[in-house]
Amino acid sequence: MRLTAKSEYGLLAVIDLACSFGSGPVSAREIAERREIPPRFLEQLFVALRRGGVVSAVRGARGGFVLTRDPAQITVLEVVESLEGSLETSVCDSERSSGCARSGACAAAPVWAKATAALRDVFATTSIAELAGNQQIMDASAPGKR
Amino acid sequence: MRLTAKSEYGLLAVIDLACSFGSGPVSAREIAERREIPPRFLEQLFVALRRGGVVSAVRGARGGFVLTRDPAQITVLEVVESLEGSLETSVCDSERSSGCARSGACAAAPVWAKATAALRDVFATTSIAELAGNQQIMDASAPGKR
DNA sequence: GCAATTATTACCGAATCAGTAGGGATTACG
DNA sequence: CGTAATCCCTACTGATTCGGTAATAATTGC
Repeated sequence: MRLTAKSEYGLLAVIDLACSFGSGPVSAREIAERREIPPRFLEQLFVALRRGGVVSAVRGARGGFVLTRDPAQITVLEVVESLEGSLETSVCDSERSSGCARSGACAAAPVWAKATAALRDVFATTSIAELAGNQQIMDASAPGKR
Repeated sequence: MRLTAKSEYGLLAVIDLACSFGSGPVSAREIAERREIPPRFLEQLFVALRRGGVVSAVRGARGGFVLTRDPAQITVLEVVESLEGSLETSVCDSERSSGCARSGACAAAPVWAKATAALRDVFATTSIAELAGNQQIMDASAPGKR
């Protein structure tokens, strides 16, 4: 299991898009400035998010990114898995050495499975809309740039 | 958040100790052979487990390691945190850049906090005794070396 | 004393992380 | 039509971590 800066930055970017949902595309550069994310790094994250079906891109001048669905229909799980890969295959790497090399006969397996399930549950039941709500409250009471 | 081979190997080793709980110390070499863990690597893990208060060492010939308490009183959380460090400080690394550099004002923070709490809960409510039960069933129905 | 065992420290190759860089393709706008 | 803005793709890089090895010292049972 790994949660890296990709998830952190990527989720913030998706939240930002949710705040502008319905107002046309937002450029990666704009989000990078507003959320203080390294711009070239963010570009890469958007590529992954597009491939994961979370955002779609509008190319050319005045282009940018748009969420593919209503923020309430997008879960944190989709964002995290687009950026980091599947959670299942990454706890205790049950994939890599073809099932811990103890495949099936690993006494610890049940607890790793429960851990993955718990994480998936948290991420799957949290929508982007929910987090965007937090963001708008914070943006309102901040030295706002928006 | 990170779960690496340390946790996998370390948990298996602690489970092995639980299976022999009450019969004196078990050497790292013996466990390494039985559970197919690289022996020198396992030695390092035992150092961390000792510092975490999970095992105590008996030095010298016929020495080895013993659980500090009854397996039912030791949780997976203790083992994992001894080996990987605190779970809290490792989801989205809320420690490193002094709180995401957005400290307090991070719209994504609640979901990371929930994720950590969910993981902690799974690990804190699973005892070593529970997993040792699995192990003994598997050892019984295997081409046993024990 | 000797053999078995843990303790400590250092080291190493490979992979991953967190970005950076350079160029190309596409499109709005004047 | 030209140009600037924007996304797209590939490659590169320095730092860190991972997974593990090695050498050596300290401790203890026999």
